[in-house]
Amino acid sequence: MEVRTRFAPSPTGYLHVGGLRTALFTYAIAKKAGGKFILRIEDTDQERYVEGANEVIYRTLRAVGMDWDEGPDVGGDYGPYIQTERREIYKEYAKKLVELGGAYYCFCDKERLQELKAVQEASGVNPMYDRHCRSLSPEEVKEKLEAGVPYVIRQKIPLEGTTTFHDVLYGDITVENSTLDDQILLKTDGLPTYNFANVIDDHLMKISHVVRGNEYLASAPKYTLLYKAFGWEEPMYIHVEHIMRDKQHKLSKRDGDASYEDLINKGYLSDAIVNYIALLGWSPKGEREIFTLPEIVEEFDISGISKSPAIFDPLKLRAMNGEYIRAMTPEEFAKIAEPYIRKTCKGDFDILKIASLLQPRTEVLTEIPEQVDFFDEMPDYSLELYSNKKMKTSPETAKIALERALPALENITDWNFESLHDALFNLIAEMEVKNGYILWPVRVAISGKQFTPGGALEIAEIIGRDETLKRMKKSLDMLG
RNA sequence: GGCUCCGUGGUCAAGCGGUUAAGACAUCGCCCUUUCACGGCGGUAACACGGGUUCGAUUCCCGUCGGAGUCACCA
Repeated sequence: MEVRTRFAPSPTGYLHVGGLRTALFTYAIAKKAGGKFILRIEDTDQERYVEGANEVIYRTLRAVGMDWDEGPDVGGDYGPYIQTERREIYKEYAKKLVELGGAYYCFCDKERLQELKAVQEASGVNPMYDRHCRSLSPEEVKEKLEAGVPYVIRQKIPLEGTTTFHDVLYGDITVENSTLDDQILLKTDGLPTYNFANVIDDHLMKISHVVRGNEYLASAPKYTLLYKAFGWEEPMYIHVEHIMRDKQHKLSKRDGDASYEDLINKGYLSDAIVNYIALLGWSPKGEREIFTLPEIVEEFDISGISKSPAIFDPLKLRAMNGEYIRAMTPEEFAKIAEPYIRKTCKGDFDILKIASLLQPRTEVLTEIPEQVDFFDEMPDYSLELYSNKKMKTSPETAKIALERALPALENITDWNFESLHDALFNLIAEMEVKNGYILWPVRVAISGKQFTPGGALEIAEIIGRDETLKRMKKSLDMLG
């Protein structure tokens, strides 16, 4: 049988990393087996409709490279792939289910339901529908229907016995039918609830593996009952645990790094994000942990999916992002770094050179602007920067060093790294001092910063002869 | 609270009855070094607890504790 999996997000306006990870596992399972990956939009909740939300989903999935074989915008043999466009299908199957004895019409209004719930909660019972309409005679139903009384269709759960379903990760899970609610399948507005739509769609779309969040584990038995009532074969279930912010809280929108786009805005690379979340709740066979999407697919195995929640660790993502950055060619990196460099560095500098200094020191792109903010103009700085215990330098020794370094640099005619290196290292040899004795003060004198990407030579090369000498003189003035 | 699930270092995690209990991030130390990084080497650090089963439990079973999910005309 062909493997067909589906990612079925509801359009909320952004794609949560948990959802993205579910999509990733779903995609990997299909592609590993040479099957089809289907995108379906679950928009049956009209109140939550968000303008442009579908596009966010398309955009994100395409950005990470998870192309779908069937879906709203690409079509397919089992469409439509947007649930609100399938309303007639659900209605038809809901009626069929009533005929099959697996569901019934319910005319209870929301007021009655609310009261019922209040009473049940007050008496400490689990709130459940009291099956008020379950025993309505066909005549009564017909009468109300003809009178135009609003209705819903509810699932008729067996009163006794147990229901067992199988999850690839969790094995068999059995529950007492008495704990299951006669849930609503078709709402008053004629649209199905998720609980109904997912079953109908997964069956009609011939989905072989259902991958979804753990929040559906508790209602899975009810879906099993639905499949049974229709006489349909169930798909394989794979329920995946949540991604957490900490031990007790799910990663939520509030955290500011819960969605793919948040992460991109924070300076993370798409590939690194995908790689990282793949490893959150899934582990490959070997010890490698850097994988491109196709490599994840190749390595993917359902047995590697974890059954317990995973805490999202921004630090680990950072580290992995840094690894991706370092793995890029200098040209690639310069290209993505340039916009960030340009935020604080407008001058006419060799961007490729600056980028090459940045590349081994950058973990997230957003930390670039702060690193290069001294190229255009030297910041004010404290003379204390000249004091360095390890270098054995102080403002006093810096003055001596700079007084000697200045003429050495002034003598350079062809200003480049080599000539700079020769000039300063000859001086060091001549003075019989440690490298840092000269190099540290020079770096401070021309950068005004405690930490810089690159040392004295690299910076001097980039800012050029005039600017270097100008800054040296200014710093010498400061040192009195 | 009922039901269901989960429980290996700070974090992600390997492990599927016998291991010196991997690896990565973080952390600490050393080396490299003109700062910071990068890179290299090394250290600290874990089987929640209590009963079984077994010659032997991190691994299997039960209980306790801890955590999560769910109990909507949301998905």
